[in-house]
Amino acid sequence: MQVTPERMNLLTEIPATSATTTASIASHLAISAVERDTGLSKDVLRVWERRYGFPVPERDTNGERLYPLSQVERLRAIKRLMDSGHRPGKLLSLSESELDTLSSRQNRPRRGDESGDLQRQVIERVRGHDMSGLRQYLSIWLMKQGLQDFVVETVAPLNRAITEAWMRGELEVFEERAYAEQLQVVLRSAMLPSVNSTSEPRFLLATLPNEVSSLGLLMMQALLAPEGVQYTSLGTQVPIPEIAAAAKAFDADIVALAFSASFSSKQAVASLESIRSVIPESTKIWVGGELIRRLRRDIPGVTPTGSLADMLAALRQWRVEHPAA
Amino acid sequence: MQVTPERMNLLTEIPATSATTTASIASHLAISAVERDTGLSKDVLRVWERRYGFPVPERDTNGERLYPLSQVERLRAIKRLMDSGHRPGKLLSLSESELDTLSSRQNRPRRGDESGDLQRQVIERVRGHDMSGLRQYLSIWLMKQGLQDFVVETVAPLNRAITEAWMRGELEVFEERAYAEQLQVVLRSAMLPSVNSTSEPRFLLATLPNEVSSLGLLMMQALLAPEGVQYTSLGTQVPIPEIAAAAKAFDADIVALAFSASFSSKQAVASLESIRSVIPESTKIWVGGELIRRLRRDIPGVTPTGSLADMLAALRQWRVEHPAA
DNA sequence: ACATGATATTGTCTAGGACATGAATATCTC
DNA sequence: GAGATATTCATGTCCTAGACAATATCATGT
Repeated sequence: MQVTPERMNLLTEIPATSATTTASIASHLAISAVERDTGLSKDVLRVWERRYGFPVPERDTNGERLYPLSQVERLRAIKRLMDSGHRPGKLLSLSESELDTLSSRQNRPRRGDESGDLQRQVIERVRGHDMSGLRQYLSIWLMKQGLQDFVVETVAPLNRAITEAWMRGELEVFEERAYAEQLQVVLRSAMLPSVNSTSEPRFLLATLPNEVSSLGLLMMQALLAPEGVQYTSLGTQVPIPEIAAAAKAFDADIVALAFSASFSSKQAVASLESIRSVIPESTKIWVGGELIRRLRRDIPGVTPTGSLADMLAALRQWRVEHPAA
Repeated sequence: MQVTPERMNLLTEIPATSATTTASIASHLAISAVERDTGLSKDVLRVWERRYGFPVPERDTNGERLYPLSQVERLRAIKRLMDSGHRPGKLLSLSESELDTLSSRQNRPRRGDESGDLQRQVIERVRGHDMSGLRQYLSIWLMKQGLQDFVVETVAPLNRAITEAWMRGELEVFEERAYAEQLQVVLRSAMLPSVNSTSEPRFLLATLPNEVSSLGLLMMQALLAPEGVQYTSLGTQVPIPEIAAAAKAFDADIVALAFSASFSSKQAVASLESIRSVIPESTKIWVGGELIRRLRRDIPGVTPTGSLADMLAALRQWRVEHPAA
C-alpha cells in the first residue's frame, strides 16, 4: 500500500478554523479522528507509541497528539493486516517496504478467471462512478444466477475483490461505499418477493454493537430469503440483552449473527458465550462473516458458518433434524 | 422512566464465564459495556463520577468499575434528556423521581388526534411482534398518501411516537429496531421505481462517522426519490475527506447530511465547518435530522433543514435558482 | 507427537491533573 | 432598561504511567 500524494490528498482532514476535537490542522489528525478512521482505540494508539515506538505523532502547543497522514495511512494498513490474522508486535516492527510486501501478498490472485472478468467490469463501473450502470450490471448477473448463487458465487468474491482493489489503491473508500450501497439496493429488491415467507425455521438476524459493516447481515438475509424461511432482522449494533429478548419474543429457532473481519475476536468470543448462556439450548446460534476464519477455539453451542455455502448446508441440515410438525 | 423489574431483566447482561471486557457478572456491566449501551464515553463516565458523584459503580476484585443495571438505566435516561437539550449538570443532581417527571414531560401530547390512531395501530403491531402485519399496514398508508406525504406526515411523527413509547417503557429496544427494519423495507421498495432518475439536481447523501442511526438518511432519500433527482448515497459513517472526494467525483450539486439527536452538536459544527471549507462554494451543503433543533449558531454556507418539509421547500427553491441549462 | 507449564504479548482499566471551548452570568455603557 | 462585553462556570477530551488478565507462543517433559 504505497502512499501516493494524490491518495493522501483525498484523505486530508480539513483545516478547521476552530475545531480541535474532530479535525485538526490540514495534514494532521487528532487522536479522536485517528480512532474514528482506523478503528484503533485511543488507548491502543497510546500504548503502541509507548511500547513499540510507533506511531510517533507530533504534538500541538497543548501537548496533544497530532498524527501525520502518512502514519494514519500506515496504521490503517496495519489494522487491515491484523484483521486478517497478523499480530501487532510483528507488524509494528516492520519497515514501510516490508509492510507493503505483506499487504500485496495478502491479495492472493483469484484462482478461476471466469469471475475475473465480472470483477473487472464491476470495478471499472465503480471507478467511473457509473452507479446506475453498476446496478444494471449487477441486476443482470442476479437474474442470470438467481439470488442465492449470485450471493455465494458472485457477491462474496466480488466484495473481496473490491476490498483488495481498495488496498492496492485502485479504489477510494467512498467508491467502495457507493458500491456497497448499490449492491444493497439490488439485493433488497431481489428479496422483496419472499418478504412474507412462513416456512420453518424462524430466523432472527442481527449484528452486535461495535460492528460497522451491514453488508454481511444483508448477504445472510439474501441467502435465507429464497429458502422461504421466516426471518426478522434487528439490523446492526444490537445490544446482547436485546438480542436475547428478541429471540424469545419472536420465538426464533435460530439466531444468526454476522461479524466482519474488523470485529475484535476477543470481544466476539465473550459476546457469543454471553448470548449462548441467556437463550435456551433449543434456540441455535449461527455465526457468519469474515471474522470466523480468525476464531481459534470453538464456542460450545455456537455454530460457525465459515462461508455462506456452509450456512445453506447448515440450514438443510436443520430441516432434516426438524421435520415439519 | 420507572425501572420495573421486568424491564431490568430484559436489559441484563449475562454471566460470562470468563469475559471481562464486554459483559460481566449477571446484574452489572463493565465500563466498556456501559459505553456501548449508553453512548457515553469512558472518560465521561469517569469524570462524572469524580465531579457529580454519579454514577457510583461498584468495583470488582480488580478495582474495575461495575455498573449496576439500575444506574445504566438511569444513565440512558439522562443521555436521552441531554439529546433533547438538557444539560448534564442539572440532570445529574436530580433525584430519580425528578428525572422521571422530566422524562414524561418530554413526551408532549400529539396535537391532532388523526395521527393518533395510526400510531396506536402501529405500536400495537410492534408490541405484538407482528412484523408482516406492520409492513402491510405501513404499505397501505404509503399507497394512500404517496411516498413523500407518507414520509413527512406519517413516518416522521411515527418515529417520534415510537421513541416516546420506548421512553415510557412501552416498547423494548429490540422492538424499536424491528420496527425500523420493517420501515426500511417498506421505504426502499417504494423508492425502487425512481432509482434511475436523471433530473437535476444531483445529490450526494451520507452521514458522518459516529452517527448510529441510518433512518434519517433513508427518509431523506425517500423524500428525494419521487422528485426525480439523481442521488447517490454513501451510507452511514463516511469520513469527511471521503465525502469531499465523493462530492467532486460525482459532481454533486448538493451534499445532504443526516444527523440524529444523539450526535454531539459540538462535533457536528466542527465537522460541518470542516466539510464546508473543502468543497467548492457552488456545491451546497444541506443538513437534516433531529439534531438541527439543538444547533444554536448558523454555520456559514450550510443550509439547515429543520424538518423534512423544509428540505422539500429548499429543493423547490434550488430549482428556481437553477433553471435547467 | 502431544500435553503441560512458563513466558511474552496485548488490550483495557485505573487515577487525577490539565486545558480549551461554550454556556451562563455579571458588569458596563448608552 | 437594553444591549454589548467581560468574567466565571460547566463540560468534554486529552495527558501520563502503572497494573493486570486473557491469550498466544514457546519450551519442556512424557
